[in-house]
Amino acid sequence: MKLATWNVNSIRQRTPHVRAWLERARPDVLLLQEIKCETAAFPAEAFRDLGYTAEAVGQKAYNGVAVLARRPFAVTHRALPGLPEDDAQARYIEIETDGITVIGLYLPNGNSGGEAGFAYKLAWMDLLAERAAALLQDDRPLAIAGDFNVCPAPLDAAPGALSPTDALVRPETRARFRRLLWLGLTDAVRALHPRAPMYSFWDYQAGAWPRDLGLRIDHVLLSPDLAERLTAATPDRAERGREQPSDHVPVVASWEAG
DNA sequence: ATGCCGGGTCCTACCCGA
Repeated sequence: MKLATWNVNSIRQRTPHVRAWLERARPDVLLLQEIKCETAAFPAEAFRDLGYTAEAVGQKAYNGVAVLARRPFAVTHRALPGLPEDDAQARYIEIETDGITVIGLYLPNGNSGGEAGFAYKLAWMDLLAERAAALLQDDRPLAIAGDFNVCPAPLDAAPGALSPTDALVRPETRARFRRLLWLGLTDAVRALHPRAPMYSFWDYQAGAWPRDLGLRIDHVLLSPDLAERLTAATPDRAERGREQPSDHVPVVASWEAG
């Protein structure tokens, strides 16, 4: 099983990049974030000839997530369970495929909207932990992947790339990410690469890419049964060097069949 | 230096990202 997650920063701008990457990498499942289009406008047909079917959860202009998969899958949730019914932010999709539950998410950044915006991020993370705990009660393997907007530890942010008060590194944010790990989930990239930065994002500004001032904020978390079979987990840095790239690169995790 | 770039949209100056 090869699972990938990629914040594409507008699927309409990045459809050729995604197509080319799918042809090269051939993941079984690709989770997309920041599609920045409404659900009905997602260009599902652009990936069909490559063997992928698509489901999107979108909204106008902001956020938006999607799943591309080569095998049949069923969408089980189109919003994070526990959020208010009137929360219209498109940040969550949950599917079942091949006996595995897969969550694709775009976690709130938490830097806009002042303390209320940060509180929304923390509340979202609390609900995610509740959902993860509930799913881990089942025997079904679980993968949670996406743009978490969290640098879990100092190694995950280039020195000077962020203020210590940034929502991506604040202690309250990191504590909630650790809670996910303490539930029994494994951070796939960090598990296989304990010492290297393994950035997944470089800002468009200030020469962040040529200076390698990156962040590791896109993650794949695996339940114990999947983590035991993990064979590879890495960001695909080459994507950041292409023409008109997203500011994020795909993060890919592979494990052996159970 | 919260602007530098690059998406988006009430079409064009402004919001948002991280």
